[in-house]
Amino acid sequence: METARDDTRGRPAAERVQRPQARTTERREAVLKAAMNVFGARGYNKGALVEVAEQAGMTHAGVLHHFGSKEGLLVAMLKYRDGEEVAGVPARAQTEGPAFLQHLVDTVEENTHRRGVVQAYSVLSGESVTDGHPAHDYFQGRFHGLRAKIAGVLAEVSGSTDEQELADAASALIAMMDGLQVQWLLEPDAIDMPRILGRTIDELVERLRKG
Amino acid sequence: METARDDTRGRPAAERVQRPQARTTERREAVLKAAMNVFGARGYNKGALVEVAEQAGMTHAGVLHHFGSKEGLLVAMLKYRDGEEVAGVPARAQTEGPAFLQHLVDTVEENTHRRGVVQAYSVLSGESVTDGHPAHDYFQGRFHGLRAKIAGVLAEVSGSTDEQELADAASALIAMMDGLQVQWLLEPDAIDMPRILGRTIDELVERLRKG
DNA sequence: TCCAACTTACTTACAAGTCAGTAAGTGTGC
DNA sequence: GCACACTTACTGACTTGTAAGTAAGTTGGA
Repeated sequence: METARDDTRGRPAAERVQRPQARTTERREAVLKAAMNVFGARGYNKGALVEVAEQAGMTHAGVLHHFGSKEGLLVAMLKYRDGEEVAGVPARAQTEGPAFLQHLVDTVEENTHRRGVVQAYSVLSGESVTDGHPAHDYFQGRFHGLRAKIAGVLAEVSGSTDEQELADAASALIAMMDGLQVQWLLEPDAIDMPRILGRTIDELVERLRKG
Repeated sequence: METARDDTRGRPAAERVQRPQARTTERREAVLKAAMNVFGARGYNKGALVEVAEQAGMTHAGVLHHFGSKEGLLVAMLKYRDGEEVAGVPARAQTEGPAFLQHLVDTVEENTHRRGVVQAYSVLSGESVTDGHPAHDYFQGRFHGLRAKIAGVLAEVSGSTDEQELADAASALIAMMDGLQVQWLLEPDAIDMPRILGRTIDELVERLRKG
């Protein structure tokens, strides 16, 4: 028992919280939400820990106590965001078939009321292609997984077995959703994201059925 | 004649170069190319003037002499990039009808051999949605213009007169191109940009013809 | 044609600020 | 009583931007 506790010696609290106190989880959540705001509004590079800390009601050293480093905070935030989505609506990975495609449109519709979330996603995915960016692996994995998932659903819905065409269609669909977000952020009135996405999905499925 | 020269008094060299010396243009170009590299690799916020200057063979103060501020450099770089494109291939604004759609596919094909350019575009367009980003206006204008241009060409090619559908199709096409670039940068072997774009355009035109 | 007056294109040095991260200490809940 | 959840205080690395100086280039006029 003593030995089990021993291996926390010298470790930063961020690495693994062994015996968190009662309100620790909600304090960490406050920080993660603040990070969404700040990194969303300013990007990861320009977003300062001091501002994150301020919004969470502590000092920047307090934030580092929880997450070890700025990079650690970003990674935790990205994971938290995924978990939150899953909690909010039926988990993505569990939705199947046509329902999943509808789920995509619903999510996009919801996003038009959550500008901050969209902005954070757009800024960070753009930044993630820079050299050694801490979110690089996250977005690489995300795209990879999402592509496989969508290709699978499209196969199921359309009956197509053309692997390459399915993969291309999945990539194109994801690309369109992401690209529309940037245009929408810059000129909200000019872009109706759910309408465009919905129509594109319909056409896509119809085309795959025929081919 | 004296009065015409007089109004340069006290102005920073960056604001307007009145009587540039022989090699000034090529020195400025060297800086702009360096800026493409640095801002492309690290983003605008993390990209430092010192590194840009180093690559152009001068000090960071020399860069500021030419462009006044870091922001000024970015804006100049974006304009320079547009001009370069126009010089390289038949100017976008002058290409008409179906040729323009082929031109889009050609450009995307070329881009697969110019990773740096694509990376700079992706990073900066992502960053541009943050609060008060100096490239905000540039990208807003770019999307606005490109949307109008593509919608016009699609109308011409397909014979459709449904303004909303044409605008939506244009937005979707641009979104797809931009989104594919990010995915391609993260996983080049998984994404064949020209193939996906070419196929999408074909389907799009066919659909607009019918509708 | 040559020269003085001026501008351009930089450099070096510095100012002023911001930032992430660390070390050491404090109080509080378990 | 001790680990946890912080704070305060500080460091050092980087930032952009400015000021002042210098060498080279340009131009108008004698």
